[in-house]
Amino acid sequence: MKIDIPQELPHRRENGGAVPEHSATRKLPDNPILHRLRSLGEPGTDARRSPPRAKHPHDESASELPHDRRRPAPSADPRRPARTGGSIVGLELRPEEKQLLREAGRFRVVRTSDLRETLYQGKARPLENDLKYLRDKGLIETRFVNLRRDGRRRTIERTEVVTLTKDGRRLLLKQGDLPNDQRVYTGLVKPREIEHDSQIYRAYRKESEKIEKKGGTNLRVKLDFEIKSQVQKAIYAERKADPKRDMAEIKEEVALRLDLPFVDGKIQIPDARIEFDQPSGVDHNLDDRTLTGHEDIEVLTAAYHAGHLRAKAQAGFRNYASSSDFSTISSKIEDDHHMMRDILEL
DNA sequence: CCGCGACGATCGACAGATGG
DNA sequence: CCATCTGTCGATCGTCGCGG
Repeated sequence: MKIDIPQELPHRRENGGAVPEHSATRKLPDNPILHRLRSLGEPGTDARRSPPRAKHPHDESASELPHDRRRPAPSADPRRPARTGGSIVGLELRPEEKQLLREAGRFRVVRTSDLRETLYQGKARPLENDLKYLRDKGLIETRFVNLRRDGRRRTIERTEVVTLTKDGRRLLLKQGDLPNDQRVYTGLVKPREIEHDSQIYRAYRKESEKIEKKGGTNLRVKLDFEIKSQVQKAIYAERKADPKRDMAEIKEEVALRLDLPFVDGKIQIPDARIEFDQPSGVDHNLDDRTLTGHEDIEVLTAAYHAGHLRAKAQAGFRNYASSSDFSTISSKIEDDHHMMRDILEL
């Protein structure tokens, strides 16, 4: 088994740098409500409908800010975005507000309490003001979710999370300040995993700090959604090219190509991958072709099985766990603590 | 052109089995 | 007897092709 890097596969360009086909995507499961309705058995509502105009994000960015800097009047119903066909481009946002949109879009779901610490120096009032403003403009949605009671019976805690709306994504793409290969997500998906997903942002903050300390710049983040997408696409392409080829072999090669761990016959997909530019001469997971490095992060929860944990450990991810799950996880791997000596606390 | 279904893959939840 | 581990199932994500 060896591993020579498969020579130039056409795809390598995609992850190398250029933008994946649709940087901002055409298929976001947009509306969580529709999603919910569908799972309730409502026929005819398809959560995967794609916004027709999202195909060429840069076309839209061509439109400059109108001279009219007046903010559009709020819609009558605050919960309903002012769908005044593009008037949103006229909105002028303060740096903090833009940053807030960026974080929500990049991570799909972020806890407002985390934003308060990372963007607002712990001050609740300014954050509340901005949230209200953005919500009134139909750019974001906030909602309270119940946290899974980890251990046994514990009081049920609720936390507020924020997500982007489709209008919010459009504005974000336009007023950019985002790397063009940075995907932006809208709406809440996988309600059961909100707690887990919202922790990814925390892990990212911790890890990005370390990366920047080592000189990494221009950090980008890829969520598991995007990585999974790349994997599926690559596998599909390989199968199509050679239908009789062994699946295991294909998977292994795809894993190698995307630089993802292959453990127990499975491609390990991290919760998120941080990509960054790097000064030459640093060790790290340096990509041979470009001066781009990446670090994969994983958020462990108490629900993980031992075998699962083992796979994650062998994968070489940067593993994080919340303090509440920390003890549970530690006990699970107590026997072979050699396998994961570094779980970082969230 | 758009929506639906086929397929593959992963993860969480649940239940039965196992060990101290 | 209780706590933990393992196996299976369902839900959800993603891809693509087909048909109205």
